[in-house]
Amino acid sequence: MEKQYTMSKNQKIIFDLIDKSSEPMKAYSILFNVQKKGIKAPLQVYRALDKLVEIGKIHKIESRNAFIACQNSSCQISKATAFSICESCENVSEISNSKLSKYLSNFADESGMKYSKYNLEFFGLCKKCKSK
Amino acid sequence: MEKQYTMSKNQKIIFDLIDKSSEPMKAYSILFNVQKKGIKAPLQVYRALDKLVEIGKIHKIESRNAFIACQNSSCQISKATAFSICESCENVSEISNSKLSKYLSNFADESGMKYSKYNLEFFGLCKKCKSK
DNA sequence: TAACAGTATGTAATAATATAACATTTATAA
DNA sequence: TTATAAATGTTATATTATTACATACTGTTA
Ligand SMILES: [Zn+2]
Ligand SMILES: [Zn+2]
Ligand SMILES: [Zn+2]
Ligand SMILES: [Zn+2]
Repeated sequence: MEKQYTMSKNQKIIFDLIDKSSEPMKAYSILFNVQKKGIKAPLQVYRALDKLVEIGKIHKIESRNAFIACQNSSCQISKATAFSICESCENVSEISNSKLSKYLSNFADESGMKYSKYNLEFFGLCKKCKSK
Repeated sequence: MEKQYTMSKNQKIIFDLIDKSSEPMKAYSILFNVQKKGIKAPLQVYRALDKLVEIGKIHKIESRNAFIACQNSSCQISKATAFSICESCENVSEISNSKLSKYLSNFADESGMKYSKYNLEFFGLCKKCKSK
């Protein structure tokens, strides 16, 4: 039985907002949306985001400086993340493909470096945008 | 015979600086370093960086907001990039592994999305930092 | 050559993203 | 209970990136 992390008040507010969003959210847009709930300063947002990323409830889309909720319940600690990003509509979704994650988690080259984490972002056109 | 791109004055100054650097460089550090050469404003730096990224002479390390020169001469247009990043010393190097790039370039899943580009960042400890 | 289009430059102002520093409070556990 | 870690509140500031507008350079073609 694994002990499960309990989100704090601010973490919960911010997670719920991101989780309900259909698109990646940026920090200051989050801030704007939670001001009515008493979260007034950027730092409060960034602290919650940091923690949520750390525990794998959300992921940062590095190329967009934006955050999405983890779609992959097994991704408790986010050490292996992959996303597809539509360059037209900016839709982002988390890729959950066990072959891919196995391949990347086992990847090793001649550098002598042991990789403990990766982040992969694919870019292209989504189905919808392709057919336009 | 392929026509080769000729870098402009500012592009050349900034590329040379990044190319000589042993570590990824951030935009404002670049700005500081080229001020004696007459490049005085952030926008001049960002414009050159944008173009250099576009033509594949440099790459942006998204998780670090920093730029490195392409190590892989074949990477003329940067649509397939992979890096290893040491989380201790922040050393970054470009991975050039044909199996990996083939695997990722051909990756397709059920999403119906055609990927035209990817960026992969591996994290871990480099040889040197591991043995400390 | 002259006119044009495309690319690059210069400059100022400002927007967007993220962190430092410090004081206080709340939760967890020995 | 007392100590420790984690979270919060607040102000100020640092860092990263873009908008807007004016000008200049480069190569092409009428
Ligand atoms: Zn996930
Ligand atoms: Zn799309
Ligand atoms: Zn490259
Ligand atoms: Zn290292």
